[in-house]
Amino acid sequence: MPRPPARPRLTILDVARDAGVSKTSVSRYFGPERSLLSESMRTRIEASISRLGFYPDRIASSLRGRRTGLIGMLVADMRNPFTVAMIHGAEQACRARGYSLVVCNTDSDDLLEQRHLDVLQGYNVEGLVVNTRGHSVAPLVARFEAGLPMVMVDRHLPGLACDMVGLDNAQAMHLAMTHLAEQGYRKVLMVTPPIPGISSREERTACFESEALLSGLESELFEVDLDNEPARLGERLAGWLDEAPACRGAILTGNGVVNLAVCQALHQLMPAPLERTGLLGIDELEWCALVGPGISTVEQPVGAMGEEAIIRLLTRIEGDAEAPVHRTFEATLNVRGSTARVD
Amino acid sequence: MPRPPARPRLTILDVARDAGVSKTSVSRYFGPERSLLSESMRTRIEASISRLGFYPDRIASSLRGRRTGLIGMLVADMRNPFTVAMIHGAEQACRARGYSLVVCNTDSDDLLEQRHLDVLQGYNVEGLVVNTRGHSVAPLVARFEAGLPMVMVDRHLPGLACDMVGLDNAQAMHLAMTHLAEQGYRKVLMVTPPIPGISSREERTACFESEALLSGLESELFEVDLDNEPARLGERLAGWLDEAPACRGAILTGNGVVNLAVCQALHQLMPAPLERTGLLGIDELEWCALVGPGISTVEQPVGAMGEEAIIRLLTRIEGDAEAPVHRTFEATLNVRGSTARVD
DNA sequence: TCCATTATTGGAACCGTTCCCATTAATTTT
DNA sequence: AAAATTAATGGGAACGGTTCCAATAATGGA
Repeated sequence: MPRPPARPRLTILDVARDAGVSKTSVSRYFGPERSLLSESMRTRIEASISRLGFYPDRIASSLRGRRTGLIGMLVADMRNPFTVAMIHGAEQACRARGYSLVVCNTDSDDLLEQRHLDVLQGYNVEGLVVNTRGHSVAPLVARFEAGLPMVMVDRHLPGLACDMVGLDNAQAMHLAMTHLAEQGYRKVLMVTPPIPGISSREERTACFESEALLSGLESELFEVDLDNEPARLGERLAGWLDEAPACRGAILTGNGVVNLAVCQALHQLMPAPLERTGLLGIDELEWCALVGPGISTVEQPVGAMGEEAIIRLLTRIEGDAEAPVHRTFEATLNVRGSTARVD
Repeated sequence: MPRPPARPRLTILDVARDAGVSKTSVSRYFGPERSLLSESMRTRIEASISRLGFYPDRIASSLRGRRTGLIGMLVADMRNPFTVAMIHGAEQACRARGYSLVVCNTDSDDLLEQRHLDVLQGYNVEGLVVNTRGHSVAPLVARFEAGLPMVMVDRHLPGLACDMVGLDNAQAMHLAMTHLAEQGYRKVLMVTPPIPGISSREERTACFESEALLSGLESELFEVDLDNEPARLGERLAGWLDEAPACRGAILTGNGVVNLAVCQALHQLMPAPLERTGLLGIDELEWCALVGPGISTVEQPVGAMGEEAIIRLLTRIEGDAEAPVHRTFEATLNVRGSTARVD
């Protein structure tokens, strides 16, 4: 970053001079000590401020004042609609409370995550919302233990003993599997992104197995890394389309991204794949109702989760030092044609 | 924002003492004067930094140093996939050049836009990417004329004489309309979000009319405000589904958001609406291939546009004072079943 | 009327860095 | 060998605010 722009800045001192008061008084005009100012002083300062068009420099004020009003958010994949909705909820919650949200997208890259973390630290964020791969937790843990308040969303990272906001995965999977059983399906193929290290996926797949047992469903787990071996999904699904009708099979997708990938792969294999297999997606996406007979989904209250993450975080920032809280939200079911009754 | 957290910060002075050098030298260790340091000094400082776990305070450094490394982005609707892709492109471009992007979502609210603008100013962003409704341009113009570099994306705002990055709307509409004509359609209904004040929509609708004339297509424009009168769309489309087959009609949607709304409305009206009307959407969305026979789209190179916006902006920040540049990108056509040949 | 409070106001140090300038050591030039 | 550069380094002001504390004015009680 080369050459500086050299734009002269209007300072609190300019306002003070213009209003004929001390800079302390102008400082008080903003900030919590405002009530100390007399009526006349307040109007004088007010007038100068609007005449000059002054606005305070939050960066300078945070130096001595210690508060930046900045919340950092580290997300693994900004193009995931789930993440976007989460960001949106978090941003609204921040704004309503006078904070600003700085979002950093790691694109699931550990090195990038580290760099972003440094950047956010450098800007003295007051807290951090974390939603990453958790491949390299050590730097996060270090920051957390050094006193930086954090909240994890969707998943918790091993060794990071902070608050967490996520889905009640057991309830969600129960909802999904009982629905499939009720509709007459006999076998379920769960397609999930790579599981290791991501707690929400671990929980979902674990519950998948146990719920299958409870509901008397045959189960099969298919873990696929869409980034590195995109072809495998199509291959597996080609086989599945053959076996599914015979065994009354349904596919359960582990999140919105896989759900899309599965839809695309199925679509590529044959014209109307959902006549041969059931499909139930985790995460509600705006287009799910439009595809084929409509895709049934298990929906997370994402916006509310983003907001709750911020609420938790701000509570910590204000100094609450209770034991870490894990707050889960309930999923709801959207029944559509892709899980029509079979027999 | 109440009580401060009172976490003691490690400063450049601590490092200096630990390494037995002056704080100036430590300061030089980061920053452009690094080459002045001798080899031995560099290693000594390096050692202290990693021993103490020090990282510099960018906020403090921006105070005297004038550079925050922050770029602000003001967007109207963060949940619009077009916007998300744009943000993603911009963020990557920023990161690659050592800047950080702070995104503010206005939810198309003028008051909120004003507040966000104040916030961004307060953080001393070095430049601003603007993609808003343009309902209240005055504050933006004021900031721009006060010397804050800006770049508009997708649309240009009246009175704001800054760079602009957007789609070549004439080319895009030409592509769309000639395709529809070639496929045998006779009448096109263009559905667009509210036009006034948004240049890209004005251009698209104007070109729509002129291209219709050129291609010998009958044209009709339908402007709908989805937020405030969501029912009107369904009503109009119900009528359209009746007339379309007779007049070989196709719908052209003005952007991705309307495209979704149109799909939803059509879907609600009858099982296979795309057998009765053609449909061509502006903006490529990941699900377009999956709905019905596949929805044809006119695609914008969104990521590239976001990146270009940042490149333009940084050029201005470095001091380039040329006349404002308008840079447009070419659209491409994705042909799918929704614009199959009719006769 | 005098002293103790209370309500306002201002002065100056401080926050963590950068940057200007002075200083010292090393190297060249004459 | 003395003078002039050049290369490294450090000291302290400055950046634009906040905050502690002292100072002054106004109020109230005895």
